Amino acid sequence: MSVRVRFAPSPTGFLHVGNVRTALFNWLFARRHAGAFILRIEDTDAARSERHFEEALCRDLRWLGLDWDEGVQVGGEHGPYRQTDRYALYTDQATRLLEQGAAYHCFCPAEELEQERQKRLEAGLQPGYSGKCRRLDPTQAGQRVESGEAAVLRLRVRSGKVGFEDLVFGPVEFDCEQIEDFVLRRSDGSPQYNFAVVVDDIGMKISHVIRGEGHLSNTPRQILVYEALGQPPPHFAHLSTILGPDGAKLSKRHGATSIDEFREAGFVPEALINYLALLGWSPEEEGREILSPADLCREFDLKRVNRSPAVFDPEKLRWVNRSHLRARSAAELVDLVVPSLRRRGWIDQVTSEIRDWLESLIEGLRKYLETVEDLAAAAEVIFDFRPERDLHNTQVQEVLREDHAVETIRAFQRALDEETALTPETYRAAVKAAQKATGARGKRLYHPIRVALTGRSSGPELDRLVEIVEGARQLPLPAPVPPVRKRVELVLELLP
RNA sequence: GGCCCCAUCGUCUAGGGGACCAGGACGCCGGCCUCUCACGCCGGAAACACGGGUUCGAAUCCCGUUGGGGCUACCA
Repeated sequence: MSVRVRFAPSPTGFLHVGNVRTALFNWLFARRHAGAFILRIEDTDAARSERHFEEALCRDLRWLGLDWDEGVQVGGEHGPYRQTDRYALYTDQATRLLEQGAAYHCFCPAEELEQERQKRLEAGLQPGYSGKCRRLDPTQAGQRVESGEAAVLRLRVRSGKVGFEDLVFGPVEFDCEQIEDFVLRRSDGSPQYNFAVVVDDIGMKISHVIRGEGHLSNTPRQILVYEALGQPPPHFAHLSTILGPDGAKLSKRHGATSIDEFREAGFVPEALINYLALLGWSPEEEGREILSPADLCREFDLKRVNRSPAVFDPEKLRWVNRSHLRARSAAELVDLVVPSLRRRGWIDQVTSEIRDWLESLIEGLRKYLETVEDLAAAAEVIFDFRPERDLHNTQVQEVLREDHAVETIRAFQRALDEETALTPETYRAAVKAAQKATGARGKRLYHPIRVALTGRSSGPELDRLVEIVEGARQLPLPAPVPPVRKRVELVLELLP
């Protein structure tokens, strides 16, 4: 039997970490078994569903590299793939169940049922539906519906047990006594979730339903629908919940959880995928943590999925991101960082000279970084030279208070005087001259020079820094990057 | 309330009767490297929720307790 899985989000918000993990495991399972990954939109909740969320969902999934073989935006032979476009299908099946007597009309008003529910709950009784309309004569019920009376369609739930073998949780069994005659179709004609899902999964020939653990208790209901429809249920695999640091289900109040936020914060898709895969799954080879999407597709196995809920750890995500960032070439990193640099107003047009220069800049900065945004922020040392602001920093002040610190900078400046463009050689010669003049060496030599060049007490290696700064001389940047001599001059002006 | 699920370092996890006084990773702490912050390298602290069984032997199997989560909707 061929593997067909689906990811079926509701377009009621942006794609978030929990959903992506579900999408990812479906996708990995499909890729691993050369099956099909289907994207279905569950938009039967008219009040909360919005089309722009659907588009954002698709965009984010694509950005992550989770491509789908059938579904919204790509089509396929088992469509339509949006539930609101499938109402005729639900009606057909509902009619069938009604005719077979597997389902019946219920005329009880929602408010009345709700009151009843509350009363039972307060009395410590089971809150289910009483089954009041269950014994109504079908012909009479039909006439009432015919005459325009509002009615929902309920499934006539059988007695006995419903069991299934969950691919993650193992054997699970429910007693039908616990399941009321639930609604299949609302009085406005729209399908209820448990019904629509089953009709769709049958229609789309889904072989494995892989979804959040929250649906574990819905599964027996759905199996009952399969039975009523005379279809064999698919395999089920439920995935544990992702929690926030406080142990509650991960949500917005825990900070960034939506994919677009992570993208903007400078995370790369392969890192997000990698980290999320490790949340609840582990590769067979112990200790391997950095895995490419291709590795994951090759190795993913539902048997190795953990049952217990996992806490989302942004710190570890950052570490994973750094590892993947390192694997990207400088040229790729340029593409990633350019938007951030633009946003900061540091660059504008990217000519081929600027590209080359950015590559060298990134080489100098890359090992500091966990995210693309960090990379952009680190470039501040180059683009945003403001000694009048930075010299007040305590650590910088400490450097300047050292004996001969200012003298060293002066000597360094004098050694630069006659030069036009600084090369690595002339730079080193200037450093040497400063050393000779004041006798400072090591820390006491390089720290003041660093301050003179950046206004700061920390940053990239000085050799590289000089090369980057001097390399910017002729570039058409929105604001000029002051060359070494200019920097030293400005710093000295501010010193006593 | 009823039903279902879960429980190994702070966090993600390995483990599924003897290989475990529990291994790896993130984070944390210390050291080395070094002009600085990082990176890198080396080292360290840190866990089987609790109580009963079963067994020669339990992190591992069973029962209970506690704690967390889910379902019990004309939400998905």
